[in-house]
Amino acid sequence: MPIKIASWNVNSIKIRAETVADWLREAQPDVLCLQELKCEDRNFPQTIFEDLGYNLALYGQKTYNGVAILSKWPISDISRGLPTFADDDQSRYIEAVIGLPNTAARVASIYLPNGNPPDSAKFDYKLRWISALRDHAANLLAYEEPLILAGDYNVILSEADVHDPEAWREDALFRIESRHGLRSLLHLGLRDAIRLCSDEPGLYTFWDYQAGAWQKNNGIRIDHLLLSPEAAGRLRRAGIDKYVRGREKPSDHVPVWASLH
DNA sequence: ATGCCGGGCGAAGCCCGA
Repeated sequence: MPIKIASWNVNSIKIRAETVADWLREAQPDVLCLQELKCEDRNFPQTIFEDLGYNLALYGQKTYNGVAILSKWPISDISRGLPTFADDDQSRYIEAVIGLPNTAARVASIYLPNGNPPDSAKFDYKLRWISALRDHAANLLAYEEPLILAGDYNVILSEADVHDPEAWREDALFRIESRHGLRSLLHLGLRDAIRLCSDEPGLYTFWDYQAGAWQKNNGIRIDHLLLSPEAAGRLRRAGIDKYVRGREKPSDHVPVWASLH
């Protein structure tokens, strides 16, 4: 059963609802993980997505953060927040089981903290959050089932994933502590879907609104789909829908997707 | 070049993102 799953930081779902709906009609993913809703659940523009045939699992928040899972297949076992991070007051993690015709896949939508500046409590929060995510991922991997951890990780894994590495060297997204944190998830056995399909440099998912970053292709790759071995074994293709960044009123991130059979 | 854009909140200007 082929399934296409995508992740997209939309930078406000209320502003971006029509943009997201347009892309859903074009790309036809079975599952879309959203981040940075900046919206409480009761204000989520749900009918526009329900009309396109999607079920919704929401974990919103006013002004900041907020994550969701949209699925054409039934959604069950929804859980909100990382169970390994007690008292997190930010909506950054939602997980659910997607019921496919002959199997099921566990999916999470993740909005990992930015962490800048790196000498602040925000960076400490980022590192603690990654550590909690790793602990939870280790627990989920014990189920030995198709698992997709999708989201905005706010971590650049390697120099191939950033246009100007020196400019980002001391940024919280590229600091070695952040990279080690995300690598620790890979060391559990999770695989980066894009890197299973391509080793070419310059594959980016984010371009800053400022300083002509898009026009100069001054981008970074920080949105990732991490797959359990059971999901990675079914991977057929993965890609980044870069063209979306060139449209009117774009998010600064673009969708990243993978198709599994 | 760490606020150049863009969004939220709320009704001007500040907070935040990456």
